[in-house]
Amino acid sequence: MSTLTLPSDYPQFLTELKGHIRETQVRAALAVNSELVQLYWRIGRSILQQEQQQGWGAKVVARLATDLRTEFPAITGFSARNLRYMKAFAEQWADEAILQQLAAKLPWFHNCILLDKVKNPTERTWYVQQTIENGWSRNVLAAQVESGLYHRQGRAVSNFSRTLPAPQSELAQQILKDPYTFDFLSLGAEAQERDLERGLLEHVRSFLLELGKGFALVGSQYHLEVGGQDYYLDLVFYHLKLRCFVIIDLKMGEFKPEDSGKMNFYLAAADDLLRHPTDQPTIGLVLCKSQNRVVAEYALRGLSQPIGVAEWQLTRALPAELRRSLPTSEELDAALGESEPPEA
DNA sequence: TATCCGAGTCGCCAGTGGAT
DNA sequence: ATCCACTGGCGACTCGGATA
Repeated sequence: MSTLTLPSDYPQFLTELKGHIRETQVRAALAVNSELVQLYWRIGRSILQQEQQQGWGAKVVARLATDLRTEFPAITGFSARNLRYMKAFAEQWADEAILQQLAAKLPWFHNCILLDKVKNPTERTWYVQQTIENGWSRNVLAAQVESGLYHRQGRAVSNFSRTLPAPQSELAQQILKDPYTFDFLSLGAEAQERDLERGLLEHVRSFLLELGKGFALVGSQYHLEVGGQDYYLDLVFYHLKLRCFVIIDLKMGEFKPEDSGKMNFYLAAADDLLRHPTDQPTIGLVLCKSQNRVVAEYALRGLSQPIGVAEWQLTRALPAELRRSLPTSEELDAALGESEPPEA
């Protein structure tokens, strides 16, 4: 590397930039943490309601833990013990607005400590404020509670000026490293595009089945053989009302013109190999998962002209009887958006 | 590379309270 | 009085990062 004379203000510039990056990291981690804590709160509240209305007890909760862990093996935190924490958490933070403002800003285990050790709501609120304000780690928080800091110097409610932990604080560091948040996103070490794709497909599958608009699953990674070549369709449904097959192809990335060509080919193959003479022409749906959003476009081979790129704007021109029976692009977009990690 | 240390999870157990 | 279900809290265990 050749020597380079840096501008005199470069060090300051770099320092500022690093500060921005760290602060954004904390914001992102906090957003995920907040979602996670709120999810736990909602689970806890649901359990509470079931207990009150249906007389659920610990046995059902234990079973729930087993079932959740079977369904989400990659996410820790669904032990019966943790579900009990969630219930207690929902009980102690009855007000959702206050929860979002305070408790959702602390890592889950900080909240567990407060659940165990601080029974008085005012006192607990004070400790949450102090933790955010001073960036206490879990141990510091536990030590402060045990030493009775609230009784020694508390009571005067803090003005609570800081809403975000300082990036360099221990609290911020813990939120950044919190394995819960990574588990929650299922973005651990093995997180690869294929896993994301599989997860998204699973999401689409259950969304369409739950939609109750007449989708029946024929298969996922459905095998078709055309001219001695093997092809695998991401998802194949049969639509009971429309009496036709619906093929779904998921793309990670922006929509590309060749995707339409490929779908056109799939539609032709499905019409030849799957379609019964009384069935309507097969419908294709391409879901493109770009960086920020999901783009869903329908393809109809039954239209007079072959599919070109222009036809990928078909959603708006979809015949009325089809529109009633198929989820709109917006619905799909919204449903798939739910599986997104929260915005940083 | 081995060891230590701290964070986080969860199992276990004692205490409590309600039902019989 | 006894049993059973439930809760709260402690601490053992695991894992990952830091340090020598």
